[in-house]
Amino acid sequence: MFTLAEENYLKNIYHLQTENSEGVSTNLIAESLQTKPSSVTDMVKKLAAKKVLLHKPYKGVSLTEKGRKVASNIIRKHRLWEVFLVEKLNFHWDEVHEIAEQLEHIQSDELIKRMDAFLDFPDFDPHGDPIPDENGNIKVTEKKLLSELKKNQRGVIVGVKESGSDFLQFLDKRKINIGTKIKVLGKEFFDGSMIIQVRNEQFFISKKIAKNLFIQISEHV
Amino acid sequence: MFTLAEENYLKNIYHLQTENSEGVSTNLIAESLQTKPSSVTDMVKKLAAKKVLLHKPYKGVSLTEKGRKVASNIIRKHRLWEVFLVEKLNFHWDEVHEIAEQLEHIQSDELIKRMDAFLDFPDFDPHGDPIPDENGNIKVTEKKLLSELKKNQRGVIVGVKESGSDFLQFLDKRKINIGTKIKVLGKEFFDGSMIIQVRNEQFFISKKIAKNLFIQISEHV
DNA sequence: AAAATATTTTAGTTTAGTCTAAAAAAATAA
DNA sequence: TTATTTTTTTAGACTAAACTAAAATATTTT
Repeated sequence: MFTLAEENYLKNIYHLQTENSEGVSTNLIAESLQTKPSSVTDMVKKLAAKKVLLHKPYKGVSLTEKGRKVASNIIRKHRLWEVFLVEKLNFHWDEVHEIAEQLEHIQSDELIKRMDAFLDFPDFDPHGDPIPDENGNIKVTEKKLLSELKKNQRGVIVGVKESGSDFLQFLDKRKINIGTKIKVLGKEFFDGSMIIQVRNEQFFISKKIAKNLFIQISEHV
Repeated sequence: MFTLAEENYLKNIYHLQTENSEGVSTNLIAESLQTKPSSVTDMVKKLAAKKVLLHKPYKGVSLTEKGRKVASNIIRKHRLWEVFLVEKLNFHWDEVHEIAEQLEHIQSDELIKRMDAFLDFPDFDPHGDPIPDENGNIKVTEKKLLSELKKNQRGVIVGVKESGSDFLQFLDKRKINIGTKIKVLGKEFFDGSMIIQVRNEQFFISKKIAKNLFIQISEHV
């Protein structure tokens, strides 16, 4: 149905679309896929012909309903595989992306159905990102960036914004994971840094880190 | 390192080599890969340049040590994935080939190492075929075709020769699996058919079927 | 050993996906 | 509104992997 390259374009455009709201530009796609704008133009033509996206020249592209379905299914597979790698094969959450990047292209609806059941129908991947269902729907959670929390607010870490390897290792060194409970003990105005409580330890968190952690706020303060 | 097409060539040549002993001809490869001899010529040149096989023009090809390693590793991955699909995801043994055909190309030594451990280091796949180790070595078993057995000999089914879907389903309908114990009750000379005992049932087995089942003979007759 | 047949290779195309360099179109600045 | 800059597209070329048709080389048969 779709080639490897086509699938990667669709997946990337899907991500760019949720991040950028407006039409996704040729240059943006090129940057995201580490390729050249001229290559993007060609592929966009092909995908438009396949009715998975609309292309308003010089105005950017947007996925059609069909395109969204295809893209979300690839993301579904990617995230289910990540759960498998971490939960069943004991991979570290910062090691799974590259492998899932390959596994997401395996074509077998039955495989994914069974994998989903095998993993007990997870809603989120190891980084806290939602796993779309067969129709592309995702469970939305009320989540804020740690940087938006005020002093004395409590919450649970539910995700990371950018799951780069060094960032994940930084968290790991401090035994901070998805599900870890935190409390904001203090916040500095001039640099946005924070002191947070994790279990019975206190950590200094820079603004950059605080902007990369998603928190579900606990109401009982 | 190797493209998808290259991997498929190497895997097929490996299989053809074990089946045919002498050098593998261009036409044979073409037939096995469902392609044209001229395409094979091109690819063989490429693979010879990569030092994974030797090509004596008009005399056929043979894998080098390096080529054998690469090929056996793909087969290793294919068979480990088949075990996973059957043992963990409860696929039927006649449903797994196509999916494993895709999964065998996933590149990650660590993934295979962990999968091997997760599956408890299996030596054989669901069809009874041996799983090569990291160095390409396989556990050989003393096995004969059912058709070679004599009256009153007993044994255990350890493999199937051709694992076509209809054949596997034929076995399944009679609850005949790898590990099933059998005894030859009678053998007809004129058509090679047999009557075999399986548990407390008796089955009529045609010559064609008997030539497709590998048996490990039990010494205690 | 020559003729016939089978096998393999060469030569030239095709498609998917990429690239560079240049042209065209749009957006922004003067 | 004209000029400059940015963005996008076109044109032409490249590689991998396949194909068809024809040529070359082996093998077999007579």
